Amino acid sequence: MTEKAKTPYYITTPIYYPSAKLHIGHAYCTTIADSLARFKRLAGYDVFFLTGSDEHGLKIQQKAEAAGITPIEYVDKIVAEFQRLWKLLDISNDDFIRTTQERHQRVVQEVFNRIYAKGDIYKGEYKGLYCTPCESYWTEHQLDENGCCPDCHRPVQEVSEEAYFFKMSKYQDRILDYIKTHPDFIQPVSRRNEMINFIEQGLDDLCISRTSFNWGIPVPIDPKHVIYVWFDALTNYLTPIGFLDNPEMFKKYWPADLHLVGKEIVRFHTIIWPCILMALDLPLPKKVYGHGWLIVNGDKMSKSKGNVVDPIKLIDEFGADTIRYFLLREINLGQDGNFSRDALIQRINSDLANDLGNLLHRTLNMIGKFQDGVVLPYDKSVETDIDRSLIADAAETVKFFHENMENMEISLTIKKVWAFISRSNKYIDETAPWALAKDETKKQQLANVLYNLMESLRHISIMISPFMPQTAPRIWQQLGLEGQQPFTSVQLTDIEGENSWYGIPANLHIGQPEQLFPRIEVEKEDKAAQKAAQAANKKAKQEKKARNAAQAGKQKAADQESESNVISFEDFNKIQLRVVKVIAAEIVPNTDKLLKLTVDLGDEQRQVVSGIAQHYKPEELVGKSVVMVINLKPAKLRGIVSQGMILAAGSGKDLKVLSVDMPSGTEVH
RNA sequence: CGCGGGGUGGAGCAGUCGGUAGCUCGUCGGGCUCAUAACCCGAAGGUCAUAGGUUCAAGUCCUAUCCCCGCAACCA
Repeated sequence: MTEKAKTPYYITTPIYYPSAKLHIGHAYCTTIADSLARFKRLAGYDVFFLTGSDEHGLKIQQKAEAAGITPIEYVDKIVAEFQRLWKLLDISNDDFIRTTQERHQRVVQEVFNRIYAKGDIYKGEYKGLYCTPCESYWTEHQLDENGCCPDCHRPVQEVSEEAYFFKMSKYQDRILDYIKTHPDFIQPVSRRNEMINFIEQGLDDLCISRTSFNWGIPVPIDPKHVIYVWFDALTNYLTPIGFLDNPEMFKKYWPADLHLVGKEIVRFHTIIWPCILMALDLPLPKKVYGHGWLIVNGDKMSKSKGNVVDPIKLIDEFGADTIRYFLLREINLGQDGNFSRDALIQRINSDLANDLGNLLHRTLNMIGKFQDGVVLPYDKSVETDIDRSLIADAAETVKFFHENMENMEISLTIKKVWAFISRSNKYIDETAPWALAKDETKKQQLANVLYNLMESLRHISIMISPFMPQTAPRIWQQLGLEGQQPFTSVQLTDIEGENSWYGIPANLHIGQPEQLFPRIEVEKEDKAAQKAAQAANKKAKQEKKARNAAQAGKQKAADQESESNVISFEDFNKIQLRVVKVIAAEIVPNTDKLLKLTVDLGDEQRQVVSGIAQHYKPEELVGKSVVMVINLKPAKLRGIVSQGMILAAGSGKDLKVLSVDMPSGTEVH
């Protein structure tokens, strides 16, 4: 066979930051990239798939110091965990880049030198707000409500240090023009619009060096500076494909076909990174795709909320392929998606156990029972319309699979493949093999039906292989095909084209059947909990709807409605009311209704944001004793935390706060 | 008026160029017995957040409003 030069395909994930263990969101991103890489290989591309770790920066240095070890010891440990996770998840990356590797440091310094030589890097002054105890710079937005350090809540100072700057502003027009003339460059389109909007507000030059810490790659011409982490991190995409040492390889894979990134770092990849590349006179990546986030039970994942999902635990419990399947099928690539254990179990039971696993199992079982485990020869002369309709559906599914995977429509593709699985289950019902088996004259028809089911499963195993790389060969083996053709040599062309259907040889002996996915039995209590959760959800939604309706209809009906809303004494008792004294008040900038109040509860002080600025001047309130709900869930209003609610009477034009002449801290009931 | 995303049967979501509102799960009824209490068929259930507008026709386009969730230059 003459090996035709394959089309190269270079795909990357972000390199992850090893300040903590990876969570399910990282696994999501990498799984998507892996599925696309596997699909491309199946479709005959020469694929290079890269992931890695971004190991420099102040945060790492601090964490290592806190742990009493060196930064490299610290990241070595965590990065080993990254690699273990990718192995468990069957990630087929061709290389793993670590920014602490010597090969990468050389690239970063070379990039710096080239851009410096070109005159696009200059020395300047970096001005920022600095917290000395924390040794950290903060932006104005990051500061806490009092304008202090968000970590230690001590005052920050405005300081300036000497730093190197990259002339990003110089490339502003070019990058804007590029984005506008290349509609496919940034996807989905909503992100594209966001970026255009951002650039049109004007790009500042980018500060690309720091002297406040040393865990980083030194600036080659000025070693007391280290290179800013993003400048360091982005160039990772150049390192493993031979930017410095293998021009042939570099020519083959650059520009990258796809940078898959999270939506929060689209900006770095579509503005900063292209500007760096333009300064290097390199072509820009063909596509940057910003995927959405995983939301856990409706909440954003965060350490402080304690709802971070550990993928390793999930894999131990459910298996890598089921997790992969869930992530790829349940969540729409472009937008945020919900992850929940209940939904995961539901998917496993219905799609994997009931539909796919059971289809394989019942097919093999019938071949064992009716034909002693042998696939008998196919006879086209007795082929029925039902058979032909199944075969046509298979061809259509394969076509859809190919086209839509090229378009990154992973979820849509999986749905289509599962529709074919469902169609195959229906085929069994339509043909009723158990009835054919009872009739001696229908033997050939039975053989044909079972043959077609084998073919369905052969097609299915190939199509699910990018998503479930462990399950696909297991199916292959159970079908008895491994001896015929090793699964590792399977190509998409095996199920495409004219004669793709009758590919299974006659008299094939099937393999040993075993359950692919055992059903996960949900405990009764769990079911009850699930129902309760659903009910609670429903209630919340109804309340929301009611609220919406009331607001839409303004006050007209609201007054009458409220009389029928009786609450219990217990409900009332939940609300803790106290007399508090206002000790400070100020208008919240850029709002017309909000006042920020500091109040004294007797034993503590609180900050409250209240929407009464149209009725009271700040100075009118200071010194007043008012009634406040003290156990209301804190909320942020215009970025300011409000820890309570001041009671007031009236609405619209006429409003007065409840004022009482009692000492601070007095209970109200 | 800082930026963005979202609001669609009980739950989770899809809905492309405006053209009979779909999918999965759940619920109810039926069928089947090869199979992992599985599989197949059917039914009920929707004012598409609200109000206006454009149009022969609006979930989809326009305007306004309400609500939820993020981001704001070292969180995928």
